[in-house]
Amino acid sequence: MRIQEAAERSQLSVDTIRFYEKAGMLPRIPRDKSGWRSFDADSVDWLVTLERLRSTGMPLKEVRRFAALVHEGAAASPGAAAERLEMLRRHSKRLTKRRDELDACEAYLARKISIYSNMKD
Amino acid sequence: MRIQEAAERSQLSVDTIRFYEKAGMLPRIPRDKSGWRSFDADSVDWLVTLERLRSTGMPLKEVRRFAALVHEGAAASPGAAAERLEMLRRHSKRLTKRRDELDACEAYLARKISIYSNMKD
DNA sequence: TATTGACCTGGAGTTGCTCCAGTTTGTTAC
DNA sequence: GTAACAAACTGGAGCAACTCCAGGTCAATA
Repeated sequence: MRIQEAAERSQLSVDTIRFYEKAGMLPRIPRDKSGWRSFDADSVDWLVTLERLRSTGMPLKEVRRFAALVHEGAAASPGAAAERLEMLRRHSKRLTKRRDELDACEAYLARKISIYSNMKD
Repeated sequence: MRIQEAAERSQLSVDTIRFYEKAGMLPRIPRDKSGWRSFDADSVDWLVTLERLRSTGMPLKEVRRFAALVHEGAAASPGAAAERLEMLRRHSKRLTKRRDELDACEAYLARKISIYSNMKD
């Protein structure tokens, strides 16, 4: 499939996908005879993964490292699997922090919304 | 109190606080005789609010508008209270979206972590 | 009074996109 | 077959939201 469809399926923008490719976060994306990127199911799955990691705050640098570990083969370097696991665990902690921020803000909003709602007199 | 203490209490950085002031997101912060910013309990409360809104993704532009509504007096413009309420509701929806992203990522991480954990053979 | 540290300002640098101009290629309509 | 329009390409500028730095003032301590 072409870039637009990949964008729709991954919830990323076309520009973002091209940017990620330039930034070395994608596996090699082949081109068709006229030079257009051609995405298969696997590369779209990877885009979905990227969207998840990024939208929850994993820094690009880290995503890039993770991509390298995933795509340049686990076999390539010993300890790659361990590092990948550690990165996932680290990100998991970030999620916890984000959830706390969400909870704090939600409590704040609920309080304020109820105050302001009762203020419309 | 001085800027560093305000930073510690609000979880913002000193630089970010100065940036927010320049960006018109703070109420007027008075200076002491030697030109240093002097924060009171109220301004720290506001910094805490800013930290909550920003860390959960309210855009600066919107925060600035919210700050204006809160600090330039509700009495100033009629409908200010209504607008404030609407902004809080809009942000509340953003929180829902963010929570969904968090959930999706958490599921992904849990799956991968369990796979990779069982892979250390 | 000399040093150390917190503060100041203005401005440059960074991250992570997003948009734009100019060009080529695919598709549909005549 | 060609005109017109959409979708793709590249390189680079622009933008949001910080973050860092240089160069200088002020103050607490020894």
